[in-house]
Amino acid sequence: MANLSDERKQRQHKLEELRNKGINPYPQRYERTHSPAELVRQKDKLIADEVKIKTAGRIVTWRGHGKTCFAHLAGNGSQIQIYVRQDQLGEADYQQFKQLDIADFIGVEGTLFHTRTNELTIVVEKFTLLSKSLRPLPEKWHGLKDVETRYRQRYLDLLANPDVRRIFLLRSQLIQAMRDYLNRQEFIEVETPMMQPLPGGATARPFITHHNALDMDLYLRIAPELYLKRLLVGGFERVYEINRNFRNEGLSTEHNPEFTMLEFYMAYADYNKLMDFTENFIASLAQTVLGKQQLEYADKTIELAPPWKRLTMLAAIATHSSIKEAELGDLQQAKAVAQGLNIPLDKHDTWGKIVQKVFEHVAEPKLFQPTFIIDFPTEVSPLYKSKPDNPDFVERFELYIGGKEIANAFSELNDPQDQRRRFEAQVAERAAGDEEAQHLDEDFLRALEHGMPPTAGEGIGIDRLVMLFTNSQSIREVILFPQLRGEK
RNA sequence: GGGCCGUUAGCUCAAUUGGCAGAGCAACUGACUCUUAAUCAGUAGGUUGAAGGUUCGAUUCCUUCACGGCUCACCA
Repeated sequence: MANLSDERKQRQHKLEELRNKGINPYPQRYERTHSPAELVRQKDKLIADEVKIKTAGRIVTWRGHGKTCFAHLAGNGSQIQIYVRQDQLGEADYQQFKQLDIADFIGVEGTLFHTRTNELTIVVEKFTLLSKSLRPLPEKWHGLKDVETRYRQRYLDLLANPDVRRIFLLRSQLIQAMRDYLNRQEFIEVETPMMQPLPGGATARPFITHHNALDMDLYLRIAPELYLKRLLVGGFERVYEINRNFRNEGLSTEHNPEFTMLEFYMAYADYNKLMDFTENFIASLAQTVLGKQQLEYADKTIELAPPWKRLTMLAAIATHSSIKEAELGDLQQAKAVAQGLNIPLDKHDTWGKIVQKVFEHVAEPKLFQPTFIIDFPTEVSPLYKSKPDNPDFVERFELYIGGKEIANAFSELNDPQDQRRRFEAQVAERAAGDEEAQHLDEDFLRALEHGMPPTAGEGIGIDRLVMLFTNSQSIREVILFPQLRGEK
């Protein structure tokens, strides 16, 4: 990547010449009177009053005509044309100006006018080099398309592709809208450990690191869940955290090893209340960020206006396949169904796990319109409350939009004795060979024994939500620096 | 990890059946005082991802490797 192109040598030579002339190619600061965007917004008054303005930006286009030159300065997503004339600058300064390159940053002073073709333009009276660039920008017309370069050198992608810039602006606005919405509902934002002595709150393989001074292994968190619940014990009734989780799993168009999750907890609520909350929340986010409650995704329209469909997991299987609920009555039956669908099973798969696999195989990809899948097998949900009328299922929903799992929520288990039994079952599964079974967290049990109010909790995958909101088909398009294999 | 596809100038892309590796933009030199994909004339730019192999001759065919994309498995 770091090959010395001729152009780079030429620019380095120019840099030496500037230094030899006593010109600092990287000065400290430049006082602008206006950004390029402000010039556009305030142009009428600035032209009428013939205001002397100072602005700055990166040179992105260049059209020389002998003793005059047009160029565009870009900054923060806006551009302004500049018009440089030898009779304005004087011959020496004009010759100096002609030594500039596309990609250099300059500051300019002058006044605004409209060209013959009615483009807002600065007549430059003075210019100042603010930062010399040693490498060329991607080509102006075709832009930067190479996916690998786009991800590895995202700064070039952001400069060359306006749509990419828009995705990350929208991502920022979406997260801001989330905070605004939750704060209005009297949630408080908290931060809990990213490095945990036990990786809890989800089933996934963790990253392991080591603290030297404490001489102890720590895990990058796979979820903040168990810490947020401790805060419910501590008296906060509504908390949320927006932050990274880390899972040591495979990569795909929907999975990055580090990903951003909104996780929030609401005391005195159950999962039914959270479904109402969630459909209003996400529809409101769309209204705020996109100005409408419909998403265009993968050439289809997703309707976000509530209410959304609610289906039990078994009903979803029955709806999207020819498998009847009765055919999944026990472990043997479920195994037979899964084998009939060529779904690979592990030896230690429980009935609940198999039902979940069948669901993911036959129903999940078809859940394009927003759908809450409710009532998960207790065996795959060790941290959540059982249904009062059927202990085989827990009060849990997963939200599917556009065929993707977007959210996961529960009525949280707050019975410390039940929680201890569930942890012990997980420990037994781990002993039986399931690496992803959860650890017994004695400190968390102690907290529960102090008493946690009835609480509902939910996690929303922000990257996937941004994918939906920006019609992106890969999670790498919504993460600024997605994980890639090391460059050689 | 498996399968399929890709990697050619700074960028975007060509290259016939295996027969001299090209174009546009960017760059360099020159001309040009309202251009905007400026224009005109000229110049330079390549270990065709890497290493092997087949062949008189390989961007092209074969093998291995690297990186990327899609997909399957695992997961959210």
